[in-house]
Amino acid sequence: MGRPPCCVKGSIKKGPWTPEEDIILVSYIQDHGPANWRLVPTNTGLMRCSKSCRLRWTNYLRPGIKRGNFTSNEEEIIIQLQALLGNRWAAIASYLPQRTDNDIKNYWNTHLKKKIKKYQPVMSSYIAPADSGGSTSNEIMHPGTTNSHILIHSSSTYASSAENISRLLEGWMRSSPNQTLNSAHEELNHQMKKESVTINNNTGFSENRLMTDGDFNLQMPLKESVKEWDKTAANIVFEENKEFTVMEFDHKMRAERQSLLEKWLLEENTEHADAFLELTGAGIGVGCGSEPMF
DNA sequence: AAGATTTGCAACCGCAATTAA
DNA sequence: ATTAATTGCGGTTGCAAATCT
Repeated sequence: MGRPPCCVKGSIKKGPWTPEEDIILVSYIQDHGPANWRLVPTNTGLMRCSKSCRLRWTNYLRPGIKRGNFTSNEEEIIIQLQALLGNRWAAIASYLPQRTDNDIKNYWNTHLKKKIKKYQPVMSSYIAPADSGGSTSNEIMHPGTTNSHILIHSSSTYASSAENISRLLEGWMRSSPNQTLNSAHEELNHQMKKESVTINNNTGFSENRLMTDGDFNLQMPLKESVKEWDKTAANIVFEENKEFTVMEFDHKMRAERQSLLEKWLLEENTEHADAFLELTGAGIGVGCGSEPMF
C-alpha cells in the first residue's frame, strides 16, 4: 500500500493561496460539492494538488468558519478538552464547529500552552474535579444537542464562503496593495450573489441572511453528533437519536471521567498513581492515555 | 533607524484509516 | 480478501509581521 500520488502531474504551485484561486475553488465546489478532490485540480485548472485544495476548503473557505480571536469561553473548552482528550485536535474541533482543528492546534501551540504554563497553579483549580458536581460555567456540550442546551456561546455569525474570501482578500490587499484585484472583486461580488441564492435554495433561509449558530445546529444532525461523541470523547454511549439534557449529559460525562481515571489508576498505571494523586487538584488534568499533557 | 529575534499562522508532509474496485 | 485510491489527522516548517535591542 504505497503512498498515493496526491498531486496531478505537472508544475504544482505551493505557498499561499491567492484570492483568484480561492474564487475558482469556491465556485467549483458550489457547483459540484466538496467531494472527489482528485478531480478538482484537473477540472478547475488550479495548479494545486487535490490535498491542498481540500485543506484550503476545509480550513479557510467553507461556510461556517469563524476566525479571529478566541473567546475566553472557547479557551476554557479547549483547555478542558485538551486535558481530557490530549492533542486530538479534530475531536476537540468537533465541539467548536466554528473552528477548524488547524486553528485550534495553532491557538493551543501559540497561546494556550504558554498561558497554562504561566498560570499552572491557577489552572489546577480551573479545571473542576470530575466529581465536584457544581459549576455550570465550564460545562462542555457537544454541538448538535438541542439549541436550548448549547453551552458553547458565541455572539458571532457564521461566514459564507464568499465572506471568507472577502476577508482573505482584505488581508491580501493589505499585504500587497499594488496588486490589481479589481477582477477578483468583481468575481467576488458575483460569487456572493450566487451563494446567497444557493443558501436560499438549500435551506429556505431568506436571501442575504447570514447563518447563525442556530442555523448551523439545524444542519448538524443530532445523530451524527452523538456518533462522533461516541467515537472521540470517552466512549459514552447513548442510544442513537436519544434526546438528553445538559444535566444528564454532564452527569454521564463526569461519571465516565471518574471511571476512566479509576481504571487508569487502579489497573493500568498503578506505578503512576502517586504522581497522579499530586495532580488531583487538577481533576482531569491528564489525558486518558499515557501522552504527556504539555 | 536598522538589524536581530520572536511570534503567529498558513500550508505542507507523511502516516493511518477508510473506502472503492 | 486484497489492493489501490482517497480522505483525515497531527506534527512540523517556512515566512511575514511584530517586537525587541
